[in-house]
Amino acid sequence: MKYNDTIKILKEIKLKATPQRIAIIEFLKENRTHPTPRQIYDLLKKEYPSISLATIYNTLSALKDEGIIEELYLEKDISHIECNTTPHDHFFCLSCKKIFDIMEDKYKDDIPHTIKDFKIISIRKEYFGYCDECVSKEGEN
Amino acid sequence: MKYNDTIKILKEIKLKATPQRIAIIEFLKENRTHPTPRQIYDLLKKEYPSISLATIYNTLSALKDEGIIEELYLEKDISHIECNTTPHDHFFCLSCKKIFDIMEDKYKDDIPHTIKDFKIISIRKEYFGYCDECVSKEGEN
DNA sequence: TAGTATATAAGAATAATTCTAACTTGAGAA
DNA sequence: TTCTCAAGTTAGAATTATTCTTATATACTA
Ligand SMILES: [Mn+2]
Ligand SMILES: [Mn+2]
Ligand SMILES: [Zn+2]
Ligand SMILES: [Zn+2]
Repeated sequence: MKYNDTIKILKEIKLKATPQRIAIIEFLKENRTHPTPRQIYDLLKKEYPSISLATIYNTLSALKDEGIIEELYLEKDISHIECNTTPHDHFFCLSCKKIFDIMEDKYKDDIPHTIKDFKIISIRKEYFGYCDECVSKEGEN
Repeated sequence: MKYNDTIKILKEIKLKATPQRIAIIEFLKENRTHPTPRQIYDLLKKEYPSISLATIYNTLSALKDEGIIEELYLEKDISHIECNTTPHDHFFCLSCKKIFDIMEDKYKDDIPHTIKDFKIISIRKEYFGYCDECVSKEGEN
């Protein structure tokens, strides 16, 4: 039973283990490309033709509430799902819009707990620019 | 003529100096609270009852294209206008949703130009948590 | 001051997300 | 295993931010 751990996750957060939820979680496990809800929907629709966008949103919302996933806002009007809750940075390509994970050792130590009396819960660092592939394409012109 | 420099800005980027555009730029000059397009609209409506949201969006889009302002995406579905193009960080309060500027000296030196062959254009760092005011309110309970 | 390219306003269109309500189902109880 | 029902799903409507369309208005140049 390859879904055992997924079902365990759902049990832990007291959500019924429906085929739709299992499919969403399985998909997120295999897919670390920061997909959008719409992309998840379009892909799962092949397996579950009747799946509803509302179910995608509902499930993602529940997983987010439980801290199992996060949401990234790098572009206007588009949210990307982050399945890797280990602290890390992102590089966003302004040309192809791809999001790359940037792992840095620094997260081992220098996370401050406060700044100016503000209580810090999390930190995000985002690099914007052009990925190597887009840089070479540009060079061809 | 207090609007002289605003008109100069518009001339430089070859946009007609309409009262609406002047009002938007003057508003942004005085208001460094990262307002949303809707907030700008609601406030300018008092002075220009017939102003259109489309004009706000058009003007902001033009100013952004010229690098005069930037746009921040910290919350789902909400864009905030950044009028201060000097590099700096942000603290976003998860409770009151206010955005605070965080100025750090580090921007004087350590901005890398590349990471893993990616060409970096800009960097953003965001702190999420609870501002001092919300922390004290919470303490009252 | 007139001619014209550009800008504005109002509302329609679009797109992401959320809501609603009727139908369905997973999972515990018997 | 079957029954029961709280919880979940779906389709489509509603909402909200943003963009588009187009008729009208206006800033700027000569
Ligand atoms: Mn990531
Ligand atoms: Mn700022
Ligand atoms: Zn790219
Ligand atoms: Zn606060």
